[in-house]
Amino acid sequence: MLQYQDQSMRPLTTAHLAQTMSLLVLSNQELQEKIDAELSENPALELVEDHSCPTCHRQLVSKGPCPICSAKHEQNQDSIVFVSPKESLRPSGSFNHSEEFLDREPAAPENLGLSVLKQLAADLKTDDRELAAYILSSLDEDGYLQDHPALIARTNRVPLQQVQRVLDLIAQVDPPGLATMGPRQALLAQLNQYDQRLPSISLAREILEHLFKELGKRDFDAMAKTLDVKVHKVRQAAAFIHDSLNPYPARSFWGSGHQPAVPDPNVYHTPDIKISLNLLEPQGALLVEIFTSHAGWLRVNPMFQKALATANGSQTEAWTEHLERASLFVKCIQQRNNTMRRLMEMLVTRQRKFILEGDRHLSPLTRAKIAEIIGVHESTISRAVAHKSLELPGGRIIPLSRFFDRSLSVRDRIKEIVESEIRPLTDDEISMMLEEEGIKVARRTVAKYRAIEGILTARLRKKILQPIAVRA
DNA sequence: CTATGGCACGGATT
DNA sequence: AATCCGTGCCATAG
Repeated sequence: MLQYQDQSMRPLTTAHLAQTMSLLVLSNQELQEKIDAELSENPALELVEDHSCPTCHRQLVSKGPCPICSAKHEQNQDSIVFVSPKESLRPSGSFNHSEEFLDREPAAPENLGLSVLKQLAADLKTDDRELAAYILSSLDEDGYLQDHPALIARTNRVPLQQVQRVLDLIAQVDPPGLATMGPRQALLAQLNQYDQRLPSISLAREILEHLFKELGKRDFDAMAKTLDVKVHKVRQAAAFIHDSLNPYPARSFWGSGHQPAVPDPNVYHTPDIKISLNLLEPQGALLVEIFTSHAGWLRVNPMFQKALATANGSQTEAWTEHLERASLFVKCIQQRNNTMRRLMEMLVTRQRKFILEGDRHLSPLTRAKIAEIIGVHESTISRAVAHKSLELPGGRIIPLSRFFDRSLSVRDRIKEIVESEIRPLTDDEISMMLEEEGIKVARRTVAKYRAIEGILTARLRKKILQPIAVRA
């Protein structure tokens, strides 16, 4: 589905236009499903095998030297856009080529289990201790429980109830959320350590329980809608989950960095797009991969076309329709890819600082502006931006719409001010500080930003300085 | 009395 | 046309 050489892709018919639009809003995951559906019901459509670079396995949009495998792919000054093959949608372990550029988190040292046991010693009877030791030793690298509790109960010949009790205990102790069934449960267990009566906590719980997928997609608007809550409340809860809880209990305990270098795509959703830095040449072009799930390109099956000539009466009609449908579909996909590509090139060149240096450097840029430059209708850009997630070089996954968050840089600055403050500053003071830096924001607005970032008010900040203590 | 959050209005963006 | 965003005003918690 990747031929970009073809420049004659103007939306000629309204059908074409309509379908292109409907494809554009889809996330890559959804697009893949759509393609699969189309492939299976339309024999005129064909998926041609991979034409990607034999070295780096990336299907290329353009030609020129590839910075990674130095094959010939085209590169514009600031961006190179690739479309990755199948592997890219699988969990991180199968990022074959790019993997060597990522620093993996070191595996958790073995003594994690010991440390936990020590903490539990007081609360455990001797036979519980044995069970705890067994459980701890069977955890995987991330601190998750591999086996079902019932299975553990059986192998140790103890009642399920006892297993459950020990598990609950373990989950409370220092790396909180340890020995749970997965990221979601780990987060929930950690949530238990906070004051359940706070509305923001119960909101966070609700999100984790019912809207985990949506959280991964960072689709705050949808979440707010289904929960019937204000969006900023949801953001606040999400920010809280992100900052104060850790989906990888084992890593939080030993991890030097806060952000895992290799985010688990099952937790925070596989991104649709990934931007990475060529480490060999940090000043050079940014690498943009627009993931697809098919290693190859889509086209109208030429055999089918030939066969049409030999078709008999009743077949001809149906087959012709298939052909037209297939060719339309291919055109639409091309159109979609083309738009996405141009959009990303735009973003990468205009927002390079933001991508590399963080939220504060996001410069104001509206969808309308991009639409104007690229020469498409602004609703096209809106659709292109919607429902897409993007992985930054640092490993952070953000919604593509973040690029158009007008207040992001100011919020980031506020966050920094609060972090480095000596004494809790009031919103008014923060507002004035910002004004000295040339950022004009009303006091009321500072308050709103604080809320979005999940920062407590000045008064509360004074009291709660250290993280919530773990109960013994 | 001061700092903050809620509501609502108008202008910009999508 | 619908939605988002910054802001002012006002009630109220601290």
